Amino acid sequence: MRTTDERKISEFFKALSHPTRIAIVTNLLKNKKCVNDIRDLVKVKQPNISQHLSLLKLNGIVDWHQEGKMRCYYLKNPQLIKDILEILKKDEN
Amino acid sequence: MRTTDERKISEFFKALSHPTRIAIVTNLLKNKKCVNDIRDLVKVKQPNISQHLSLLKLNGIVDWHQEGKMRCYYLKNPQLIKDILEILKKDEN
DNA sequence: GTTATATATTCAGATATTCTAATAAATTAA
DNA sequence: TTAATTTATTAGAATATCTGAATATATAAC
Repeated sequence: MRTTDERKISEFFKALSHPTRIAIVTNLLKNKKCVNDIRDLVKVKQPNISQHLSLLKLNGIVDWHQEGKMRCYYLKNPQLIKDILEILKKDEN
Repeated sequence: MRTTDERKISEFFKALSHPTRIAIVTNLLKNKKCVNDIRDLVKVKQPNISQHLSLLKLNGIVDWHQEGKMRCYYLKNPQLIKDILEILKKDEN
């Protein structure tokens, strides 16, 4: 039996606990991208990319908007992601 | 096939992707604690606490030293944990 | 409408994680 | 050495996650 806070925080970490999702998120740091662009950059098959994207969306990390026939995904809070990754890089793990 | 960086970062997140481990880590933020103290604070059975602690140790998040018959666990880089949790709290999720 | 393109969903098998219960190991005190 | 205390390990069942393959859906262009 744990607090809501502990669960929310651990859910956030779990959402980022897969190398492919880290790759997606770091690619989105620069700018929004559509699914097939992400697929090409991350080099993972499209259905799998979509699966990871939907998990990231479910956890409030990304969102998307339609542009023509493409879905553009973007980080909902890029500064948050940037700050956390920055701290981790500094830690020199 | 992912980069070493992506794997390391996702491993770090995975280590923190469980509510019990978040509870452990936030309790250790204040000061080091022995296993049974953690058990009492986090309210999880001792073997399970030990399992989570060993995972946190494996991932370089905690370490321990012996004090009499007790093992005192502490955060290896408390500032890192503090900073990341601080950022998440600010984000008001 | 049809076609092509872009993306999402579903299913199933493989793998990983989690918890509990039981037990083992290590340390200290007597 | 024995007993008590503290912590770790193991095994097994339940659950969750991950991936690939196949398929479905949505949008735009024609």
